[in-house]
Amino acid sequence: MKKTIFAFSALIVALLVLFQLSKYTYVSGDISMEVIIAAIALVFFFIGLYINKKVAKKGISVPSSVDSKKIAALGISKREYEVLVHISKGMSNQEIAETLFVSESTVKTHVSNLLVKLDAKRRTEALKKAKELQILSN
Amino acid sequence: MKKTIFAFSALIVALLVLFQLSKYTYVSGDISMEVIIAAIALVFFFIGLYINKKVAKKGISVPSSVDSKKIAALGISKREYEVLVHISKGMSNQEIAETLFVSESTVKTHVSNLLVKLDAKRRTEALKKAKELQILSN
DNA sequence: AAGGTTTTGGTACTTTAGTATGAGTACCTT
DNA sequence: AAGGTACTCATACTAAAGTACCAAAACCTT
Repeated sequence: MKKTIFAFSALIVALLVLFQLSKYTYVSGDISMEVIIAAIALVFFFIGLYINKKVAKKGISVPSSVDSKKIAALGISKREYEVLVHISKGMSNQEIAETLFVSESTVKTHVSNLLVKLDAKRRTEALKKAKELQILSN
Repeated sequence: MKKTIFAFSALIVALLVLFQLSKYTYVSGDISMEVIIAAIALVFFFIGLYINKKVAKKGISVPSSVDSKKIAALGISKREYEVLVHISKGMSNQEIAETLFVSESTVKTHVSNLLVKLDAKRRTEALKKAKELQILSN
């Protein structure tokens, strides 16, 4: 929850600054009202983006052809599924780590969990099983 | 060609033995003619099997959905393709070696050649590329 | 029979993958 | 606020995978 608090605090501060700025502008008549409105619009735009991101984060985004219920049934998390998708693209743990902006250790942990959940001994076997379960599009 | 020569030699010997046996039977009247005929039929049946196997061996047996011309175009040999198919089943080199009755070294050699021919760094990448090239079904 | 390709396999390494364990932070639910 | 889950990351291994090079036998074609 810390991040959320910080983000909203920052936004509120930004808004206050903008309102103060707006007040000052009214006095000096230096900055046009349109700029203020545009700035406020921008802030709210980013608030919208942020909220949207928060909400979108809850679900696992998967192609329509795959069965997202099965993913949940297997206890595969959103991040683990992402790793699985990248494995199916033929990427190494190191490459996956770079594209997901995490360490290779983290990827290895996800892979290890995936292997258990898919009852596989190797990533290639995990791919085969995932496709059989229609968790990955062919 | 050695194997072929040995196999045919063995078959000819078997035939000669059968004919001799047939001669003996005629004298003794011990074994019925039907048995002789059945035996000869059996021998020719196996000759047929052998020839068929030889002929079938020439081509690469692949599912109808895959493009066998592309396999040839990539210079992938019959044995290499077999290994590729087993990789797509999620098998390890050791497991592939056991099912193909060869050593793990041999499998590694085939895999290494496959990676070069498919321009891949890993077996998972080889799978992805093979599917893109419609060399593997899915 | 000669020559090219395929298949086989070994040795000796280097590089990835995967396991086991522990642990801190973030997030969500109750 | 507490508890559970997800995500992150590290260390220290063990186990596969993959590379490089070489070499012999088998096979096919000419």
